[in-house]
Amino acid sequence: MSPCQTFIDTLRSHGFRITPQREMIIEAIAHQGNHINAEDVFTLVQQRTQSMNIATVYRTLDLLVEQGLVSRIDLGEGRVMYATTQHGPHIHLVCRQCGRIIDADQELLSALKDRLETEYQFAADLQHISLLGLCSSCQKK
Amino acid sequence: MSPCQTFIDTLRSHGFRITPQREMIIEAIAHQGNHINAEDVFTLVQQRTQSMNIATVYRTLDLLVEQGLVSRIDLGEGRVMYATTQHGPHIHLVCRQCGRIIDADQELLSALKDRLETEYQFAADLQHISLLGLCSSCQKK
DNA sequence: AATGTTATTGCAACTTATTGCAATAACGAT
DNA sequence: ATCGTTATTGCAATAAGTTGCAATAACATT
Repeated sequence: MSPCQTFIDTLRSHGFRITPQREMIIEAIAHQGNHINAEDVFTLVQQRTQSMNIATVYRTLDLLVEQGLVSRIDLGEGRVMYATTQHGPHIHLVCRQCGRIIDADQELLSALKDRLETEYQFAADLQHISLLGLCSSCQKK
Repeated sequence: MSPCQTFIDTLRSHGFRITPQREMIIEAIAHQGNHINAEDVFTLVQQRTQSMNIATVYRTLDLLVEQGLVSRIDLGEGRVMYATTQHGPHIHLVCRQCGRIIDADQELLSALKDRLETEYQFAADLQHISLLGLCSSCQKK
């Protein structure tokens, strides 16, 4: 089943209505594959129709996150991205210089997660965290 | 030497001018001891004088961060805090429920930092990172 | 101490995300 | 297929941070 259909079915089964606006936003984020921000979702959808408002984009993304279909990835510095949850958990390495985002393996965090639980009784949500730094090419410059 | 004096000397030696506004902002952040956000710096200083503008607070904080005197701590979700760099590097455990911030030992990250360097050639800036999750008391509820 | 240079401030305009509310339209019931 | 309920949208107002620019004032020079 197409991921779009899954999204639509989930929303409908939870009593939400399916509007053309929501369908188009879902398509944009699902087909994008990678991370995408709200502004780009808006731009993508606007190429297909005038009937789209930036407020609707934000509200729909909020809804999708709430329903667990999409992850909100806060890169810090005001940058927020979205990706389908199927995209899988991982660490985002954000280059402070060039803005490049490298996906690193989530497994790197398992030791940290364990220690946070035992030493601080803190249940860290490490599904999608982001770390600022310098990528290899920017280090050379 | 008082931390305020250090800040002032550093700015002056780099050719920046010392204004009453800057002095008051520096005092506010240095005496606060812990993290503080821009809005609270503004409120604190306004109790002493009318001659303060929120734009000046933001610009001065930017300057202090640029000069390495203050760390900007991006807690995600639009929350940004500031602390003197003397406050020392550490991890911020931010409770998603109650907003409490727990300071965890920076040492927890050393293994992660090493692996990011060797496996991804990424020089992560882990001076002040923040992790979202649930604190012990909110887990019980 | 007075003066000139120019960094800094305050104001207002702007940007980006959020919210209240009336108009619209999705969808279950008839 | 039509109708009524009410979730959703679009618009305009709002909130929070940023920026351009003219007025101000810090500080080096005399």
